[in-house]
Formats: sequence, structure tokens, C-alpha cells
Amino acid sequence: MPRMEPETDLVDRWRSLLSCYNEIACHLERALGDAHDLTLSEYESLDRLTTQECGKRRMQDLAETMYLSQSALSRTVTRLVKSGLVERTHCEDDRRGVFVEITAAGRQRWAEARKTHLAVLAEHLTPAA
Amino acid sequence: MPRMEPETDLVDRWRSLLSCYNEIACHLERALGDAHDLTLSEYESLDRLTTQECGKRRMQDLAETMYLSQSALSRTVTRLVKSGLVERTHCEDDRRGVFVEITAAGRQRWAEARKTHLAVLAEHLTPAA
DNA sequence: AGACGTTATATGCGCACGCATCTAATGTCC
DNA sequence: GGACATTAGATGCGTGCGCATATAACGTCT
Repeated sequence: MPRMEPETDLVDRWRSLLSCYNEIACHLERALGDAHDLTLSEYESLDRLTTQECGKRRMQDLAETMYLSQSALSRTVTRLVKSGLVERTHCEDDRRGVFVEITAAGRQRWAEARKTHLAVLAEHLTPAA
Repeated sequence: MPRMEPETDLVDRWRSLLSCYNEIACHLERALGDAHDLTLSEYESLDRLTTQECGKRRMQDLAETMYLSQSALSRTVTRLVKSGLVERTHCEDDRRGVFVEITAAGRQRWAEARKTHLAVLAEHLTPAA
């Protein structure tokens, strides 16, 4: 019979995850918003786009590496487009598809925000947690 | 000079925390909602109230052990009151204060939901994460 | 080609959240 | 006791989210 983890351990680990996540997410959200006018989701989206060589991905691919629902991602991209940080371009092979491409302004905004992002993580993401 | 954690490690750990949290929270939210008509925050609130002997706490004390903002907690309690799972009673010593007390129905609902909660954790909160 | 299922993305809707502010009760200092 | 700061909690407001559904472009089968 497999070794079952005691229930309390499970719950304790969950609680720790819960509070740890919320504390950091909350700080990130505020810091990114105040200093760079970016949502956490927006920052994370930009981040995904910069780590690609081409800086261009289909919504679908983007969604796979993200934690957001499909609809939330779609709206996040819409916001980024409105801010001029990203562009939507149609996919020629499959005209249902949409490419998302980061703009020069997007790269710049991301580069600035990255500092804030790292600073918050360094302060609140303790090695122990 | 103190050993600095490389930036990429920090970010990697954050990403892992982010996706891990979101996956579990999402499943919990759905499972608790579908099976017991409870929000994750509502469940967590009930949970805090049952672990107390008296099952009765001031909003303030409750807030300290939770990840929610003060306003979100206030509204969560309002919802729980509407569902009859909790009661608000005035504090006599300090009439600004409010006690929150779990009802019998609240204890029962929590007991049922706890099974779902544990099941989801057992399935998605891997020991490794 | 036409009908029908499927896939990629967008959108309507309701909801929980955080921030700022309001209200009411306390405390403090004179 | 009266003026003023402080504290506990509730509420107005705007926002991002997930779910369900709509839309449009595929693919397939005949």
C-alpha cells in the first residue's frame, strides 16, 4: 500500500502556497501597476513574448505557457494592443489563427518593468518558501 | 558579500509558484463551487472558523490569518451570512467590532466541502511542487 | 460542392477582488 | 466635556477573471 501523505501536511502545504502566492502576487500587481501601468498578466504575457526569438506567437501557443483562461488571455492581449505594446497579425496559413507580436515599445516597457519585477521577487520570494 | 541568488532562479521559482497555484486554485474553485456552492474564499473562511474552539472570531482576527483584503473579507462574510453559514454579532466591549460565528449549517457545509477540498489537493498538489 | 463537426479566437455576462472612501465608535489631550 | 486623530468595518467604484456562447475558418465525408 502506497505511503499516503497525512491530510494535515497536504493542507498545510496548500495554505503556505496560498499565502505565499497571494502576498507576492499582490505586491507585484501593485508595483507593476504603479510604476509601469502593467497588470501582472500583462507583464507575464510580454515576458513570454520576449523569451521567444521571433517575439511572435500564436495565441494558442501563448496560452499553453500561461495560467490564464483563453478568454482572459484574449482580453489581456486586447489591452496590450490598446497600449501599443503588442500587435495582432493574422496568420496566413490558418486564418482563424492570430499572431501576437511584441512591439519596440513593448520591449522597452518590459525591460523597465523587469527591474521592478525582480526587485519584488528578491524582497518577497524567500528561498525558504 | 552575501551570496546572491541568480535572477533566473528567482524567476523560475516564481513561475513555478504561479502556475502551481493557479492550477490548484482553479480546480478548487470549480470543485467547491459545483459540489457545495462555495467560493474558495468562503471555504477558507469557514475553515478558519472551525479550527477555533469557540467558532467565533472578530473580523480583524480572521483577516490576519487570511490572504484577503479587508473589504473582500467583509463581503465574503456577507455572502456567508446570506447563505446562513455564519452569523455576525456585535462585540460588546468595542461596539465598532464584529464577531463572526459559524452556524450549525456552516459546520455541516464545511465538513462536506472538506472532503472535496482534500481530494483536489491530493490530486493536484504534488509532493514535488 | 454542400452539410456537418471541429478548432481558434472574441464577446456577453455575472462575480470576486482591491482601492479609496464613508460611517460610527474609541481614545487622547486640553 | 469638546475637538481631533485613530480604528473597525461597510460600501461605491472600476477592473480582471472564468464560463458559456457566438463567430468565423477549417476539415471531412459523401
